Amino acid sequence: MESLLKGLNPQQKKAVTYFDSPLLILAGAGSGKTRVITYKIAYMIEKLRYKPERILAVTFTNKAAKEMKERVEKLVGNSAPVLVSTFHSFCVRLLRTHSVRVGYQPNFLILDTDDKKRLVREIIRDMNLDSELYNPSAIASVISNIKNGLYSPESMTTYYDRIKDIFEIYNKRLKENNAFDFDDLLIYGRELLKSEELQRKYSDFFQYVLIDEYQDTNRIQYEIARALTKDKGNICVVGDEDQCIYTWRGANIENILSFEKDFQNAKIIKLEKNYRCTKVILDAANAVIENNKLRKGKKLYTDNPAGEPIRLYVAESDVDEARFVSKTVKQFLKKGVKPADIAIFYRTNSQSRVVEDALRREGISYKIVGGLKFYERKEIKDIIAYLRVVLFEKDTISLLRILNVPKRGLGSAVEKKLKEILQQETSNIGALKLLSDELRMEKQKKAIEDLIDIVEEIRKKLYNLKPYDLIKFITVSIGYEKYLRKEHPEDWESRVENIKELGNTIQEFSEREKLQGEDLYLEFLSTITLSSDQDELDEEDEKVTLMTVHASKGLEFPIVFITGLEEGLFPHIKSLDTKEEIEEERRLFYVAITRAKRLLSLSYAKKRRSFGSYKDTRKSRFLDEVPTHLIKEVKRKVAKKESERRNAIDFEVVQKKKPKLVFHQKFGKGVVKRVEGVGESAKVTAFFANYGEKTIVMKFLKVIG
DNA sequence: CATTGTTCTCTTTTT
DNA sequence: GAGAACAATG
Repeated sequence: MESLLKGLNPQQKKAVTYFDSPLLILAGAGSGKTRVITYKIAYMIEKLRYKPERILAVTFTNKAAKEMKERVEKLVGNSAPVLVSTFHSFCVRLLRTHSVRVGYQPNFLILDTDDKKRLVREIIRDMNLDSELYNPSAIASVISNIKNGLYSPESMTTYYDRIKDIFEIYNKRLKENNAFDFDDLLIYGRELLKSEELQRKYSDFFQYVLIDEYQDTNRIQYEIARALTKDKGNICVVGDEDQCIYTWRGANIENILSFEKDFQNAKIIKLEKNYRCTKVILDAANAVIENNKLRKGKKLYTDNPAGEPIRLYVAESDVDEARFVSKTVKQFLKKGVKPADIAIFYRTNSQSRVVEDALRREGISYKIVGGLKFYERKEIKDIIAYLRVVLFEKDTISLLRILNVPKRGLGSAVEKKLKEILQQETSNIGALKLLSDELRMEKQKKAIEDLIDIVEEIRKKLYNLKPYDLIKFITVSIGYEKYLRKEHPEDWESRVENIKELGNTIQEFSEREKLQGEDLYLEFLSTITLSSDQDELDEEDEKVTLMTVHASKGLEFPIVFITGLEEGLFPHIKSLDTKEEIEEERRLFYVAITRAKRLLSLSYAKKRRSFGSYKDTRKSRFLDEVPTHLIKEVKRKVAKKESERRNAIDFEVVQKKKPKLVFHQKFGKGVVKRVEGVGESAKVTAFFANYGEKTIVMKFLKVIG
């Protein structure tokens, strides 16, 4: 342990070994935060002899949780079953044991975004509301915001006069389905901890609580953390207000700004030394974030070398931009860079498509983090809906989903009838039976009876078929492949593959967790609705990574491309209204920049396809915030021969953007003659009107032209 | 009454 | 360029 501490700087060491009072670690980007957290856990186990299972570490994503767990295990050996989880999965655990206290059966169901939207759409339709105004996605997010305490239903009635009714019906429907949505997990989790008995039980149990990405916790999460450590001060939170990018989800920057007030005798330790980025990259990041007003204000520094200048490419179109990225990636790969060392970022998921096409054309293999998640694909959700109908007697959302999928001649009329029945009869199978009694057309009656048979067959086979075979059985018995061939002639094969993959995944999960039958599927379903990354299982590292900027938080890559730096895209059009929103976009850009260790490439396209048509764009205001002397512009090589033009589009660094005018405290305005090196330590020779030619380090100059 | 074909809208970020 | 609402067909 002592030797471990040797590798840390004084602040880091202090952060690891401090246990006297609640601790806030303000950890700048790349300041060795993860290292500090893992060492701190190791320190507790080895030095303070805390029981690993009584240490709770909360992270933001399941992926981060998994990584942290692995890193801790690497330090102290496999014998460290530290409880690492997200707030959401922690609450699921709590609720599995105590849900009855808040009026839910323990085998509850968790709705994902898609289920939620379907349910909302249904309610809006049932209420005969104007679907133009009452758009399900918008309403779904309003519901979320209300639940997170961002505002009350009443305050929304100016826009949506029926929102309160929708909200109430929605909650009622969840309850009837014995289901929680994501927000409910936290709300009811906190509710449980309000009971003094449980609060005491859990706060006694946990010897220490660690919370990562504290800047992105919301009020409810804060209250949960507080309940778990009440009066004991055994808490450490780690965050960086400059990286708060989830306020739209209720993340409350206040949590971090007022930590000292909330926790008595709180200690604050700042980590401001960056070990990740080159000077050039860090200079750019600092310059960008300085434009934000709402911050505590800290400035990162680094001992790393200046490194290469930031590259900028101005593309003719989104396709051209993607081609630039893929060609440049290919050049790097040729030079021996590992694919896993390269990442491509974008603001919105929809941007991935063009990039993917370009990468495929170059034969570069890639993986996408996030995006259309595996478990959100239609074919997967269809098959899972059958499983859910079997497992959750009251899951009417899934029941309605499978009613006519695949098509079995049961349309909207039957659906309506079924909904009526469901008002009385809460069990899925019961409702189906009543429905078949009511129907008069033989064909439909038969269809319902077949469906009932299938569901019951699946139930019987839950235990005696292996998971893979059960999925296969579902697929075959409902004739799903035939349905896919017909509905998706283009890509039915890959969809079939996905279903097989699902079978394999459950199979593996079953073997790993040593579960089977109902327990297995219950556990599996709640795990996948909470897991964001589909590639948890395939650890193929020989791939370039594509992801949104949001998904990149907490990660680092030697080479990073940030694409689509255009007004209305990054910053996003929906975040231009208020100063706060723009600052959040800027933090997002800051996060993106600071992921890069060695080389950063920025780009934007002069026109971009957004629906079917091209739209002209303007470059992002954020680009102007990156000091020009840190940037080198890349242009397309003009091919001389016709054959070259057709096949080999190449890109080269042609023009170096030099500062032309600088300002110095004492000398005033100066005209630049020469620049040597890059970044803060670059030497600039300039001519000053009253002082003549001087050579000055960039650090003391301000670029003004 | 269900299915098929057609027009129209919509896209931020995620547990 | 997808998915849902709407209209025409079987």
